[in-house]
Amino acid sequence: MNNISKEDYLSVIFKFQNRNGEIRPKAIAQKLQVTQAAVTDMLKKLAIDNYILYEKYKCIRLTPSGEEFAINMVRRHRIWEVFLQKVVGMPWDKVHEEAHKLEHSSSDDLINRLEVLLRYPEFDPHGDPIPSKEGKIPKIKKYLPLSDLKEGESGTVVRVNDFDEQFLNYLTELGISLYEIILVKEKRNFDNSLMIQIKGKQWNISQKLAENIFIEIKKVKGA
Amino acid sequence: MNNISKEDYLSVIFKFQNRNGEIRPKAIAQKLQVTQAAVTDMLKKLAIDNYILYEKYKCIRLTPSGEEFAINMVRRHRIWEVFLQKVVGMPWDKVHEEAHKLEHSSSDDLINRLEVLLRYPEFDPHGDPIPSKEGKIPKIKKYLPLSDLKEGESGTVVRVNDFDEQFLNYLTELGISLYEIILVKEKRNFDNSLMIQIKGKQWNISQKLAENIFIEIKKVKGA
DNA sequence: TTTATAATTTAAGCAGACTTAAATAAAAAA
DNA sequence: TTTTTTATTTAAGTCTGCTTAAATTATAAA
Repeated sequence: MNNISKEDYLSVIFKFQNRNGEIRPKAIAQKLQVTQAAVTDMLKKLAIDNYILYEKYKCIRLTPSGEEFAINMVRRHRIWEVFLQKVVGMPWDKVHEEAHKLEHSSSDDLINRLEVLLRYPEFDPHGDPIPSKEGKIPKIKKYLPLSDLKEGESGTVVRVNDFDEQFLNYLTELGISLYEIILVKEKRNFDNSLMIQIKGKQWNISQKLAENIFIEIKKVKGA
Repeated sequence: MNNISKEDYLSVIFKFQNRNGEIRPKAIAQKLQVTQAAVTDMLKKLAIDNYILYEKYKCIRLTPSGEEFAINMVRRHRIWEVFLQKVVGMPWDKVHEEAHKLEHSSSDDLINRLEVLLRYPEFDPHGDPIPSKEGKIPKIKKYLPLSDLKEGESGTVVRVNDFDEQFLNYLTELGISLYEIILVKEKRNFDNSLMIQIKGKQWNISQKLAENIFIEIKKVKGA
């Protein structure tokens, strides 16, 4: 009856697979905060359901039907996120967690109706693309982690990682949100921390933080 | 972690308790479509959690904390129903089932925000009152089942039972919805079926159907 | 009051999704 | 290549919410 766990496993596999479509069991365990034994257990079941290809000690990959399933879960999640931000006015940093609960408890019909209500949004509040009903995923613009920018470069925030509420909260404090323009004033080599400018204010941020903010570069000073 | 079952049990106990606040285990089993053994099992757990008063072979009743919990579940359910109908435009007969899933997966914060968005609705699409954040339940107008009306009597639909999708679907076909006016043209004694008039059309309906529609009487012919 | 019927509980067991601890395989380091 | 470390799997067991079947208690009928 209850598919919540399977849904979560498939979402995580989809979201964190590498460019070759593969993922290690350990990564799944870390993302879901369960033991590796639990993962092994579930992987066997998912393989029986024909959602994944599974061979002992090998990397996991989704079957076409597993991918379809996972993409639909991602779609649900992101449509709920847009809804929660745009219609309900829920703050940025709360949206992910709430959507995570709702994604397991809504019919496809409801999701499709929300999509219409929201006028077919292409990206969620963190800049992640929303798959269409048919499973097509909007192309996202090329972007770099903010940590890759050099001194003097600037660009637009097009995506941020969404898995940490505290992180998003901190971004809000700094005034960093989607489509804001950030300029790298200084970059310190010894710890890779950055001095950035946003909305006329300057902030010092760690490399760690900068790695989770993604930028579309607009212009390069002196290039 | 997962409270879905407990939430369902408490909701059912609240919704189907009699005027004295009591309910039999068997009724719970029927409403939830589980065996009575499962109910006994859960009742013990609910008693340990101090949500109900439970003595073997006796009627069940909610404790104050159980009632508070249950009222909050009812609130969630009904706010979702209003939302699904008013904002999403989901048809009457689909709303109950969808809300039933969502009620278990939303934070109080989200429910409160939806309530504001909907401008503090007092009744759900089936005419059931929506408890406030503080647990206060709006007074509902006095009403009778349509089956109690006599020939020539008419009144306004103020509530319908919401637990059967087919039933609601049928009401839609007949043009029966909240706040419509129904006139009883004829009542046949042998099967208690009724000939009713609504929106200028006449329909013959069974007693069973009429028992699930609730009417606030407007005027009595010849009284 | 006794008997029959219905409601409730107990007992045993199952399935799902976990856990810990031990065993095994693969990858990395020496 | 051998050793060490890390990843993965297996085994055994837990907890929750159910099930069926049997036993018990309460209620209604005779």
